[in-house]
Amino acid sequence: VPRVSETYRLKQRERILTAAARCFAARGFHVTSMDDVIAEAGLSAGAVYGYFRGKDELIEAVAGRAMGLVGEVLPRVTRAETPAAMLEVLLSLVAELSERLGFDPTGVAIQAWGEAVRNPGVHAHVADGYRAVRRHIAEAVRGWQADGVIDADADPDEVAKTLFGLVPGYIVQRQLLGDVSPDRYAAALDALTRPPTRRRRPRAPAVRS
Amino acid sequence: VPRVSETYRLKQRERILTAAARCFAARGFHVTSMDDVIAEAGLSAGAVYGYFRGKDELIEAVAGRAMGLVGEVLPRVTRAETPAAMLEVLLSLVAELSERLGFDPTGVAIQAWGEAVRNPGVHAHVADGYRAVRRHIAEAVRGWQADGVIDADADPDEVAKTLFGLVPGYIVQRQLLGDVSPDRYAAALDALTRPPTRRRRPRAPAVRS
Amino acid sequence: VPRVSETYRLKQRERILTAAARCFAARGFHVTSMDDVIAEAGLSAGAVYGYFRGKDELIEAVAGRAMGLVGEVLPRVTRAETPAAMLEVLLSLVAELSERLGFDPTGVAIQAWGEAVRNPGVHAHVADGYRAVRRHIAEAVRGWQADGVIDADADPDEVAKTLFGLVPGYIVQRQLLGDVSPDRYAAALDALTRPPTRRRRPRAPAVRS
Amino acid sequence: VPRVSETYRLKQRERILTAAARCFAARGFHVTSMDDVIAEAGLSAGAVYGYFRGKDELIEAVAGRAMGLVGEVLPRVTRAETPAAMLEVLLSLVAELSERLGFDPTGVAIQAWGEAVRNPGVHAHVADGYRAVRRHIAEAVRGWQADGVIDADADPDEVAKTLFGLVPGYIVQRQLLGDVSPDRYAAALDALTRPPTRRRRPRAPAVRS
DNA sequence: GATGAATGAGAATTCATTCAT
DNA sequence: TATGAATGAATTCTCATTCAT
Repeated sequence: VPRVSETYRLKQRERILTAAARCFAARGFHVTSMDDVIAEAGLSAGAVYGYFRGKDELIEAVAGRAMGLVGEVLPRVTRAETPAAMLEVLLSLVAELSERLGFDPTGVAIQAWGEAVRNPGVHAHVADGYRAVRRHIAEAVRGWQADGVIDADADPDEVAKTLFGLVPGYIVQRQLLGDVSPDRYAAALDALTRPPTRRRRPRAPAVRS
Repeated sequence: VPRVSETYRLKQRERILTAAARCFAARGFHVTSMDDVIAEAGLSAGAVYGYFRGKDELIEAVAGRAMGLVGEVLPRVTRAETPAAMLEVLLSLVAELSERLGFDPTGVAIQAWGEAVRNPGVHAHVADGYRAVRRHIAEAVRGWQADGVIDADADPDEVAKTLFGLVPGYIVQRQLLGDVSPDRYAAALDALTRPPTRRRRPRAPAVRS
Repeated sequence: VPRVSETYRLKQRERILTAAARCFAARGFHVTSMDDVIAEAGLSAGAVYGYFRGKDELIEAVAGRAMGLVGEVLPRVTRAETPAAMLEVLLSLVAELSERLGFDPTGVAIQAWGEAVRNPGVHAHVADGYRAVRRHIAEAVRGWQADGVIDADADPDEVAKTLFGLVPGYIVQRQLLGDVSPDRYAAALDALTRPPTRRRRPRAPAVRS
Repeated sequence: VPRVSETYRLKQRERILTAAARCFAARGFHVTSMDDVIAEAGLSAGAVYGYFRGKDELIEAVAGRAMGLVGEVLPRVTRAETPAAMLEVLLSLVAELSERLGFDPTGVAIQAWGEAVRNPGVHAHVADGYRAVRRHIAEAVRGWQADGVIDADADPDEVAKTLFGLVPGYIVQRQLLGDVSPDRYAAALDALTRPPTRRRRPRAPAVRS
């Protein structure tokens, strides 16, 4: 007969997960000590171990949580007119998530990539999540091909890989260089995919000068 | 008075660096123990500490080495006709490096991203290296704008960020999903940037204009 | 003002004690956790602590219980014709107890010996219990000396120590080798104490005299 | 190329083993902390772990060492005229060992019995050791049967079990009651096995009174 | 009385680093 | 220079015990 409601346990679990995610995003999985997580969660060691078997389980849960968000967000990313528009929606949603969650999922993601190389549990979460996103993008690509926006001869799966590839690139630049924004990043993709407007004046020194 | 030749010291240093890079790429900086590196190098603890002050210095040196390679390779990446061609050259050169070095620099890179978040030394290496690449790409973008291949109104630095962003995306997919290749990845970019051919419903070339 | 009957409390206490004894016999006092006992008793932590101050008290109570049984059994061990007969009765009664109790008192005893070395409470239970048994045996020895079954010159207390010493030896062999039985063990003592029959070379009855 | 001689490593190992045995005999395997052993050995944690994988390995090694001594001592226990003489030699040799070793093997033994119940490694050491001793005693029993000292109809293996059983009984009484000595314990066995001398005066009230 | 989540001190173990040889 | 035994601080995890419900 549980004296504490199931929702209470879930809230506590969430509290620990969020605390861990914040620590992991800031310092990485292995530099973060359990004491760091425990302090961030404002609990005792024993309490944390009452919800997670150990650090490994916590790492996997945090990675799974960050990846699981992709699945939540994905349905809202459909029906964009162009690849650039879709990219902007995707990147904006991630930024929006960050506030709702209390931690930066891109900070977790960048750590999870390194961890996935050697941790099968984390690898599964990341690989499954990213494959789902790529499938979703491939579907959109097929739509664009039908619309004549993209060359119908191209392999939609390969195009999806390349388009998807822009996302980790955005995350890396955001985390390490800090000089990217969803709209400018997407606008540049738009510029790349759009045929140039002023074809007559070749070698014009650019707009600014 | 050095007892052994300077070239011997350099060779030993290189040996340790390569051993460390292999370990770091396989298991990450913090899961790899100094004993792992020592065993991989086939030396003793004392010997390794005769060449590097400690693990931190080793991490920074390995990150610096992996990033320094970018600088070596960059001069050979100019003069490409299209963004897609440049991308393929860039990705192929990285693959080529791997064999020459004895370790996979993309494996080091994916770990370095996570480490750069909290390690200023590693951050400096990565940030400097990537800024250099982006500058290089921006230069090419300006060339393509002058050639009329890319819209002259676009900000070349932003376009460079987006183009560069494809590289981490390639690395992530290569390391975690293993289903990408430089030529197909570049071909997909080509398909995206090229105006669609032979389609019945040839739609307006783009949304704007 | 007790809310529940005293008999209920005693029954609960017994339940916990038996659960603890089972755990202690199987895993030892210190490898057994309170959670093990709690689970075996089918109660909650708080409930167990409502009956015992803590683990130490539980250990002492279990040791005391196992030793107290000796006292219960002892009166039934008198009046045997020979040492061997008495030994068989003693060992058989212990085996009988096991079923009545729900746990193996010899399993507890073997753990209690090790614990008694450093735990004064347990030491007192074991020492008192064993001294009582030895006194009882010494009494029987005096009877056998009076009957002429045992040399009257022997110190009955010393003979009692040696006879009693067979009991731990039986327990050790039963627990660790499993190839002893009360009747065969006692029969062998009988063979040792009985003068050899029908042998051609009947040798002097003993070295001395 | 080991810089330290193999004998040095063996001496260090012995040092740790003896320190551990002393701690284990005094407090038991599980109440003794690794810090206790480390302090007793006068080394650092890391040093101890350089010789033993962990506490379990140390426990097993100590148990194995204490049991292995039996094998060393056994050859010197043969050729006794009577069971009592053999018992005295056996118990005296154990006492002698204690000084040579720097720890009390009976103190380790009493702990090992409890541990053997749940630790297969320890169980193997104890079971093998004790079976060897019993085989040795059984051999002597066969000799005594041939000499006509013991009834030839008795099963020598069973007699060996009973005779061997006196040893744990001696250890328990020595450790917990402290009022036994090898010669008196053996003399009492002699009194039991010897036919009483003064048969004429049955029911004499005993020697003292 | 009963429950079980929370506490936190303590235990085992690891690992970067040093230093005598 | 090279070796590898030793160091000891830091880390992960457990578990006896408490207490609000």
